[in-house]
Amino acid sequence: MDGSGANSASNGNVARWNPTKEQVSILEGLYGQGSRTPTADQIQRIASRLRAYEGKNVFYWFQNHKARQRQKEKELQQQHGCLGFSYLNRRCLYFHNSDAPAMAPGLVNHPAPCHSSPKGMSL
Amino acid sequence: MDGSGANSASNGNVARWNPTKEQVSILEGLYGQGSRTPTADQIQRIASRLRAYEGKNVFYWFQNHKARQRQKEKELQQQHGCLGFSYLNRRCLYFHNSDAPAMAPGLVNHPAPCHSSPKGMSL
DNA sequence: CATATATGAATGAACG
DNA sequence: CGTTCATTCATATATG
Repeated sequence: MDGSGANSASNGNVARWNPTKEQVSILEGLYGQGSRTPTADQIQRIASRLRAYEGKNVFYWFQNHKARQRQKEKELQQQHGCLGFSYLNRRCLYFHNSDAPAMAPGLVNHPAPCHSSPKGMSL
Repeated sequence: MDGSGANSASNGNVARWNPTKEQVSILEGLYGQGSRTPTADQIQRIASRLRAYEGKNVFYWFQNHKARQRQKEKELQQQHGCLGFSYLNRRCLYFHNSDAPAMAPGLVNHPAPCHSSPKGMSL
């Protein structure tokens, strides 16, 4: 592969950005320094520093990196012995009813359509 | 994954709706015809026409599609080089701290009266 | 060349 | 409604 960081599709397919080792190092460095969800401004700076095509690439990098970091953490964690229900901050999830009790104790059920209709009809 | 259009988790995981090409075509057609934020009534019709699980799926589709269309617009508008494309706050960013990891608050003053989406579909 | 893994990209779902 | 999260898809890359 080339070290240009440019993307080229040998095919006629969509080209993926292919960051060089050095670029990844920079990105990881910034991530380690606390940049988890850089602002548009920051992304633009980083992108030009990397000479990446669009800030979009940098944005995706951070999104994926963050997501996968959490993912691996989660997998490592596996379980606590005390039912990981701590994620209850998923609020009702249902589209609240005009006068629904809300907060179904039943937890995050499936998108059980407890929705009352937005305009007066049941979806 | 199945291409049935229905969602099934081969696992015990949460299933995502996986619209078929045809369904997407219908949705895009409607979007192109001007449906940007369909009413509950329209969503219901569309949903049954697609045989989607719930109108919720259709609702989300339009929300996402609209949002991402605007994002692309913004991205194209700024291209790389002018700042901001971003899925991030395009809010003022009054202080451009060279290293502010946290997202610019930009006045997140929300009394949070719990106005969630699909309830008052009249967005 | 086949399989496994790493990762850019896309998108359904949901939050604030 | 914009943003953020989670899951998935597709391809590049590593390994044998």
